[in-house]
Amino acid sequence: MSNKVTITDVARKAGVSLSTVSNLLNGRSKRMRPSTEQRILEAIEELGYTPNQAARQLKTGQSAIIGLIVPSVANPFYGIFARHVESVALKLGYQVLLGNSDRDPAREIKYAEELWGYGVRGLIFGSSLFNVSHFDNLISRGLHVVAFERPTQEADGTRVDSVGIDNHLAARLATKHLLSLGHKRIGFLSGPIQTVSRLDRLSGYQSALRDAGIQSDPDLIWDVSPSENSYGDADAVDLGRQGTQELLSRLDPPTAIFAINDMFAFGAYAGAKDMGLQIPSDLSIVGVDDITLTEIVRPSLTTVRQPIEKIATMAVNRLVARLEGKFDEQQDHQILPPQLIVRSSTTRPK
Amino acid sequence: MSNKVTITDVARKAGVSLSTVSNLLNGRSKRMRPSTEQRILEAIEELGYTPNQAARQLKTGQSAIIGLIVPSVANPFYGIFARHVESVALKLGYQVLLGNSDRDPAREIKYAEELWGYGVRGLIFGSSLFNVSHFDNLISRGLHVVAFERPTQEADGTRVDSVGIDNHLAARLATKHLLSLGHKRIGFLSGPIQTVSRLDRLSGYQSALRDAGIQSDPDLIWDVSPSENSYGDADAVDLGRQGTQELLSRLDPPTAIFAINDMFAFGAYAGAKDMGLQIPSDLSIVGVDDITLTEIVRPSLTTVRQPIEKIATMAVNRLVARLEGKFDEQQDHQILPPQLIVRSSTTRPK
DNA sequence: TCGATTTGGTAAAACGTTACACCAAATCAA
DNA sequence: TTGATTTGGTGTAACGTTTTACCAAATCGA
Repeated sequence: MSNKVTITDVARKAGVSLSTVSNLLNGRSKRMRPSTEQRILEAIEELGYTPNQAARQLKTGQSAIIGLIVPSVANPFYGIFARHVESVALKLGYQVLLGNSDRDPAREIKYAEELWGYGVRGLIFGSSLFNVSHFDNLISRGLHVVAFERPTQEADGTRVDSVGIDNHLAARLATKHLLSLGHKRIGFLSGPIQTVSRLDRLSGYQSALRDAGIQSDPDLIWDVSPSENSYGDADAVDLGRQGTQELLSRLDPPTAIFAINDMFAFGAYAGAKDMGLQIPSDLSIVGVDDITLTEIVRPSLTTVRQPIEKIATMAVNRLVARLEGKFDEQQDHQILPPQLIVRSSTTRPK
Repeated sequence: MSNKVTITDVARKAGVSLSTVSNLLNGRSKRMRPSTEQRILEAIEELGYTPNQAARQLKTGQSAIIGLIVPSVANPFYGIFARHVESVALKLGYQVLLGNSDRDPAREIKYAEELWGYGVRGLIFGSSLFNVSHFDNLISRGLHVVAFERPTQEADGTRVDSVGIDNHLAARLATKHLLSLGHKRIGFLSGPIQTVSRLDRLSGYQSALRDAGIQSDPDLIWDVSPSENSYGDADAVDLGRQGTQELLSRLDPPTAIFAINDMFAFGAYAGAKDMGLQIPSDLSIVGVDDITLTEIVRPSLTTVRQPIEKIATMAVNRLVARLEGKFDEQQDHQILPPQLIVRSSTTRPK
């Protein structure tokens, strides 16, 4: 078995030109005798020929790879998301090149440019920073972008699609659930807040409080500055723990906490235990995402579900439709409803 | 800004031939005037040139991509591992193409062949199936493989390197810890057992029992057949829960459980609670991996730590050394010691 | 029968880069 | 001064594929 089997080898074996082999491989076999087609297919199988993607890419200018940039697959939410993206993409004939950015714009653009060099012309992107102008150059060259963690912003121009949940509503659902249980002192626990999705969640939290005639109290809001370009995606549990300890050490501590995502909520579990409190009897906790383990931890976590698989599926389908020229409409913006999942981490305050 | 900037554009702008630009880019600039080098670097920056990787790959026969095949990044162990692999690989100038295989050999070989088509010549591989002969064809063509979840097997031939922990010892540590607490009825909880690492762990469990003069009881061992080529990597928590319920429903149930990994252990937590038992007072539980959350769940999980970051680093370094011809020795096999981490999920039996 | 159309192919240029062979001019050493 | 060596480049073939233009033979229709 030779190291290299090229289209020329196949052609020679089948007794046709290499153009004929290429025609068969690329859907131009209408003008081909069945016997010719058969000979070629047999030669392909016998020789174990697979096309050299680099040669394809060089000629066509693009490759069957899409890029996926997430903050960190070490966070289960993104690991699960990446898994679904890959699954859908493979069914559509695309490989996925994954990048972990920790929401650092410099890393994001470096990835995007490297991916461009590999012929990647479509990118699924989830960091929810405000400004994606670092992608403008690549977008103007033809890069297609689908953002999944934040709705498209005005500043994005007309060339970024998005799929995601209504983060404002997610936070409203969580906060209203706590209010309906009778909580008046509701903490908001977050990592660095300067991302679109997190600010939308803060806004939803505050709007639900306002609706209930409660003034938002800064002492009930915990977030930290980004440290070394880290938004807390890789150390969410530790941050959640620390933030909960600090909230509970304040003068008029919360009786409930809305955590920015499930990993922060798990950290809140630990923080509360560290402070000698029981969940939910002393402190109710709500998260966002509904990742694996929310049902298993004790008490099981009340959370707001993101339909991860559906978001991934929609993002991939949108991107591939753009790449294959099957979707030429203006910027597309799909918002899915979040869903409150009440489990055992919330109860009435004492 | 034009869509395409090629080496020819850079050469024209710098007033040199394209060979000169290539020489600079590829470390052959000894014979170059500093002023020529400067002109070229300025042209590269002004034009925003990045090399077309497909063209490079076509000419060189390889690309700066390594493949990583794991069962599923939806499982945090592999998500964390993938994250570390990427981090190290990027520092060495390589991108990572990730594939999720669910340990299905057909999927594994399909991935490997597709990766080959993208110029991937090195693969980090973690599924711990016995037989990797499906890679033989690619290996004989020059593919380098580093396995990270199982030691190299006889049948692998001489061309598969490996990095990982001593799984036999990991299980011995866990089981001896439980024995030292006084447990005599120790369950073994696993998904489908026909992988090298899982059988090694079973063997370690059984050997520790033998050392303590205890006969291994089949009624204390729970595993299931692979279903639809699934080894339980994506649904470990559910399987762990189910398996624990079944073990606890038997005639002479265990007072302690050694779970094949932490996700199964978390499932065991749920299963025990389902059966009305308290952990650890009614049932002690030990896992393997020490993933994120083992310290946070309550009770915090006693587990056997895999040094994930170190394994990832060693695997990448070995693979890159092979790819760059800096390591020509025979098959390399690095075993790292596991470490027992005692937390709160284990105590003496009632 | 003859011109138009269809069938079933083929040849060749191009994609962007690498690396080898080569060259002219300058420098060095005898 | 002459031959050898070094410097600082350059030209070009090749990588494997795609796609376009083209062609000869067969078929069709008047």
